[in-house]
Amino acid sequence: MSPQPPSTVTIRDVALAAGVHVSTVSRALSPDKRGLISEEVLRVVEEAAQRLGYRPNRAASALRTGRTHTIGVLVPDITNPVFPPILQGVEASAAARGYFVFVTNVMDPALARPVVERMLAQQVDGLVMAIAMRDDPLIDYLQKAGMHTVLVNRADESGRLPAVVSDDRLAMKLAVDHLVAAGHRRIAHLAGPQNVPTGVARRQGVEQALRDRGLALAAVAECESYSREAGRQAMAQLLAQNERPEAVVCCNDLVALGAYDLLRAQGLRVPQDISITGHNDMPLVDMVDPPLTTIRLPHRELGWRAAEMLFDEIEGKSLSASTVVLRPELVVRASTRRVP
Amino acid sequence: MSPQPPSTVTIRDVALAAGVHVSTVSRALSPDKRGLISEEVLRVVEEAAQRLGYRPNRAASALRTGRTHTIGVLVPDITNPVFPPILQGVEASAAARGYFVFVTNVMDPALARPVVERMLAQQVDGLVMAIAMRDDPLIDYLQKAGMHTVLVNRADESGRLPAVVSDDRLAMKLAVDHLVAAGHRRIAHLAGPQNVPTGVARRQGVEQALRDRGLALAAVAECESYSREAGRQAMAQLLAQNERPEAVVCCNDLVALGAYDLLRAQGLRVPQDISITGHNDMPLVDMVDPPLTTIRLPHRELGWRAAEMLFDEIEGKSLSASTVVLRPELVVRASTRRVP
DNA sequence: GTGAAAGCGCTAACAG
DNA sequence: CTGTTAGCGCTTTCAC
Repeated sequence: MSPQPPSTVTIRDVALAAGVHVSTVSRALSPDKRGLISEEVLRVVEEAAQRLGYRPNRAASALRTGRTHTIGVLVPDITNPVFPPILQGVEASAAARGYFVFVTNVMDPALARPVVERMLAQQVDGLVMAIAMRDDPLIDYLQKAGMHTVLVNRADESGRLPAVVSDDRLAMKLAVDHLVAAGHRRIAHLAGPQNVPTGVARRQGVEQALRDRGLALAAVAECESYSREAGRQAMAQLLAQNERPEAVVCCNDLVALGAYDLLRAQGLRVPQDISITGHNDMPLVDMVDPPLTTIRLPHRELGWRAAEMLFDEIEGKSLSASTVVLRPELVVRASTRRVP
Repeated sequence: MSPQPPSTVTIRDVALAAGVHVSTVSRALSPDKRGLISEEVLRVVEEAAQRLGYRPNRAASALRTGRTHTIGVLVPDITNPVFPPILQGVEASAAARGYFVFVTNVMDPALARPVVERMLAQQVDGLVMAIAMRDDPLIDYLQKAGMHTVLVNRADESGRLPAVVSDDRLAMKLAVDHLVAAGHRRIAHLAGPQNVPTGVARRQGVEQALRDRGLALAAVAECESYSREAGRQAMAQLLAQNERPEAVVCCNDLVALGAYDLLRAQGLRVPQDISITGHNDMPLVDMVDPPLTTIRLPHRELGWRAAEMLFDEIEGKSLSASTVVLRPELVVRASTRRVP
């Protein structure tokens, strides 16, 4: 018994069919107000709504209440495998709580502002942002606009907005400790873009972990983006510098794979000639040659938690923790060797 | 000079500031109606709107016009690397035309109906569906509901709805011809789920291509989903059947990788003991061991075209071609060998 | 070329 | 517990 698909049946039609006033229908169909309605009427209304295939018009209720039950998500690049699981987490939470999610790709940070403007016009109830830059003016803008926002993956260093992130410093410490324990000493870093919070946090994490072991960073090269091509280029730079490192901690998997590309082109073998670590444990890095030692993140949970925080805030349910830091873990595979 | 972020400035505020009536403001700010307004007034209104940071409330205009400038996209699983580029294409088109895109993961086909119901309630202007099943009743439902819909990736075999797809039969022909040209004769197929249009089309494509060469399908096993694990299981089944095939055409890359997994576990080498082909050319299959011979699809264009068709239909701009078929191409790598 | 007025469908006071 | 009333912000006749 599925309801009629077609037509536009409004609350008035239901009211007429049920022989009650529209406001009664509205109440009867509202989860928190249905307590005010008699059993009797409740039944009649629900039956009528069901029979007519009534679906409350969200645009109308949005206009009246100012709440659209929609949120926006801004990601830098959906094709980067880090984001789909985050999105999935966000969407799972949203679906469970009756929200829809606008997904937008913001490949160029300069385009973020217009996207946000459109989101505001669209009356979204909140935003999940995965594109924060360091000292991003967009964050001030969002706060002034009173838009509920939760950052994900990248936190704002000055803590202006709540965020759900992975512990980048710990991640790098895990990688460094693994390499040091395997006997490596000359350890270099392929750093992420230093205008992005994760880029600096990971670099600092590498440096700190090394210091803790009484070592210094052997060399470093900055990638201009978190991409395979950028990794290739940065690796070339690294190799052009003085002595070749024994191991390279990369800011992420794509960059590590770019390093693979360059090393192969130069006839160098991983891990015999050089050990490599990544970050993210994206799909298939267990199948590349050699399988990549990397850091696994709870991506889906990142998205889920960020969304939950956002909905709680939207619904005034709680003043949630300002920043949630999730724990990454090391996954040892075959791109790192133990020195004899 | 950026407009004020805060507050809720309405069309009335602009009208007041500009000293004109709200309807005049509405007209002045509407791209097609601004011709009706004098130069003079146009300037004044635009200046006022700019100064006050006016952003038309989409919920209000949606209620009035019935158009929300939003569409929904239904994908089976965002973490499947096929979909992000499709989504990106959809979103690029949407952004260019002033629409937002609701993205939903519909992992279980049984959940499609409720999602669609919510989309209808949300008043989306149209749908891009990547989750059509064979003889899907959802398609009838959408038509009866009068929802503008374009299918992508998977077409409806009875052509009830417009679709943008890749030529699955050609794709399989490319793979088969490549294997036959390389000297293979005993060719098997790891088929996709037969309740999904692509699953049957690809299987038929393999069979037809083989027939064209005067060969018969050596063996076939059906995967219960397009996943690595399903590929592993199906490959096990295939091997359990009589004589081992020389080559296996897989319904997609993930399945091919699952086949890799099983083969490796059994001590069989690709391509020395068996050649493997995939479909999709998803990221990183050029880096797995061995690099996968596969079929490349114009995924982004698939999404873009589907969205463009949808918007044209929504805006009554054209009665676009009912089905657009894009051309896949063969990418030869190292998972297929030439028999001596 | 511009103003006046009505109303999209719904919810939230306010009465009763 | 239920009905009445008003109005969210915008677009669109219909007048002038």
